[in-house]
Amino acid sequence: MPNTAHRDAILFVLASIPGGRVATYGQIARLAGQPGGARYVGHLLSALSGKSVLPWHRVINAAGRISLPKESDAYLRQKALLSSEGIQFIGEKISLRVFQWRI
DNA sequence: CACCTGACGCGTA
DNA sequence: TTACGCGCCAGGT
Repeated sequence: MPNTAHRDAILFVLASIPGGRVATYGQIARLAGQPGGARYVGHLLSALSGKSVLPWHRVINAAGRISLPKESDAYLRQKALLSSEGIQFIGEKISLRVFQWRI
């Protein structure tokens, strides 16, 4: 059962992702001290859905892709936001250079 | 309690 | 490279 501390830890890590960089759901969960909680991160993000100042768009899956339906508006918004931060796409995938950052 | 559903991850084929 | 299976976690029926 995640309490507010678990949630806050994840949101803190999310807020610490620098512009121009991205992190995966799994990385965020691990950095928040919750290995294996990748799905929980996604769950929180879907709840935030826009109305937050947090950089939700800097979160992608381990395959280097946006975890939203390719034809959805949300997908296009996220891709546009990432592009505006200088993140390069190779087709649907994001170049590996922007993965893995240090706290 | 039993199932089902997700913005997930990883090993295998 | 794509496709599955299985494990993972939280919430909703």
